[in-house]
Amino acid sequence: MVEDMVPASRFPADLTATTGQRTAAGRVLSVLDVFDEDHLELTLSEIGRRAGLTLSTTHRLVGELHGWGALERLPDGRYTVGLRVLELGTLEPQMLQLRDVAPAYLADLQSAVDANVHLSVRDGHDVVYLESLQRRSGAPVLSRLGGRWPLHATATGMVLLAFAPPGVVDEVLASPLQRFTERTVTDPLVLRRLLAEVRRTGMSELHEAITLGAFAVGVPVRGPLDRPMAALSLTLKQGGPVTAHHVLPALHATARALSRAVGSPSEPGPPAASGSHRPRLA
Amino acid sequence: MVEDMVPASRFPADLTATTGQRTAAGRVLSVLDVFDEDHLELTLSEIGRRAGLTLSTTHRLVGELHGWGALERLPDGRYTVGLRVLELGTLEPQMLQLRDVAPAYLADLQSAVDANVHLSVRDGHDVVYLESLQRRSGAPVLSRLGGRWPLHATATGMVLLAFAPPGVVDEVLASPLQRFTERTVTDPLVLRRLLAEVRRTGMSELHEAITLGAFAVGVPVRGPLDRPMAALSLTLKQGGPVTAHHVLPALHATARALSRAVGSPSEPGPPAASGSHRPRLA
DNA sequence: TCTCGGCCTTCCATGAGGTGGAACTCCGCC
DNA sequence: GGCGGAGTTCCACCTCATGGAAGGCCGAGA
Repeated sequence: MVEDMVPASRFPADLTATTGQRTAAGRVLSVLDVFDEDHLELTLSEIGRRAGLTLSTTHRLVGELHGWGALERLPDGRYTVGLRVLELGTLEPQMLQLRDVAPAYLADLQSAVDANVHLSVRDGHDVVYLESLQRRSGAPVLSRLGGRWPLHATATGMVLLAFAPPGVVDEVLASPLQRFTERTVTDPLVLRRLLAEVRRTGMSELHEAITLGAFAVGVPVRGPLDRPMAALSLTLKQGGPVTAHHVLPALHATARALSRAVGSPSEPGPPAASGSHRPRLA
Repeated sequence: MVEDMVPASRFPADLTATTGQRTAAGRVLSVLDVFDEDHLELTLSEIGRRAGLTLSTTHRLVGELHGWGALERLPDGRYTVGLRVLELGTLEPQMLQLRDVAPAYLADLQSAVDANVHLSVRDGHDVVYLESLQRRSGAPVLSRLGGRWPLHATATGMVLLAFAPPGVVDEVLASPLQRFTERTVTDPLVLRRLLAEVRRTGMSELHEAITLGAFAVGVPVRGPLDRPMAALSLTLKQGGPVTAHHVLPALHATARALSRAVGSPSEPGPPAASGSHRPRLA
């Protein structure tokens, strides 16, 4: 299916050398780079080919990565990403701050409005899902925890872009903007207008930008500095009985609850102990 | 607080050289190793000191890792783990298979019995949480997504150990077994008896093994080969009105539902399309 | 204002150690 | 039995990672 939608590299193409080839560290990273959604399990030779390394080098690097726990070895000898990477990834600070408090709120939201729920942050020119809840009934939406999507094509992305530093907006709008459906907005001028609209209304609304038959509504989640640090969105069936107006109150309420839990000053009174940002112990 | 409970290295101490020192790849990994729950944000110099590298080497390696996205740079110049690592970690196959289907079931379970819910898999001699839901009211329990704990001290760990290859059991019982409370069982002979009990009854029950005032009940989640691939547990207040007997039916039901969703043969009829193991698109 | 210390960055000569070709084994398949 | 592909080990060459040194920056303290 859609192959190239996940950007291969988050940096200008000609800088690929930075990570790809020359250096030893680059070679290590290129081994890790080899794994993606469509290549979850690879043989040693496949890793070597995809990473552009000789077999003996691959053998040694993969051995070290396996020893460390970055790669797992399956019974059939193939390699996959190891749990050690997942473990390390959960140390990502935004993850830590939101992940412990978010699930309960998101579950509430989902049970209130039967829709897909996404919690995302911005990473460079992409949006990354911290949490995504699929609705149990009805049509699922294309997404995945940790999944990476262009900012301009997602409701959360547009919210995060609207409140991002101006430099980021310029960079994103100057770069080639991927089109997913005929309704994906890729015109920089139109996007600028939409972003201003998002800033004015405090919400974003995208129709069939990635998936035909679905539309999404997004709102910001504000952090301790009152700056939008994440975004929350609902994805609903296009043309169905439920419109943005129906879900906006619940969406806003959940976003505010999350903001409060994370310690946003504009949402009065953090609920629990304020010192540590992760709940501990009994 | 408890510092050394997360094992520094998952491999014999004298093999630290494998990852720690000599090789270039080892140096890269040692930089990543520097981050843990108590060291989420570090300066370049701190990274260098903790990794045992000179500043110039650290500078170059951190620069490459940052360029790749493995490390993030905060406004104040310090470094943290980057979202790219989280993204990569979610490719871990067990993660992928369970994470998309699990949340809904776990949320149901949690709303049925107001307790902490954990979904874990075994990684070497440890248990790693794939998913953990904190109960909203009442005493939380010490845990974290991606958190790593000894097998013998957790309910899910005991289930996973009980159904692990005999070699693993021998290794674990031969290694030093960490004690968290006076009720943590660390006697290999007693543990062997308990493991047999777990195999016989299909459930584990641990009382105050890590946290005083809490007990946990665990059951296996079976995968496509009908082999336990994960474990599900509930953590409850010790001495409270709710005992293991009260929650076992719900716990078993959820575990079976998960097994079915993942395609266990003993649970009839997978619910959806069986080909791909991750739900896609609308 | 000047000094000191800590942190970050850049540069470069040296030699440690990463690299990749070759040789070998172990499959499964024709 | 022969063949092709995958994985593993070994080793001589020479790349390229290393770490010392030097310089810039900032904040604290005198």
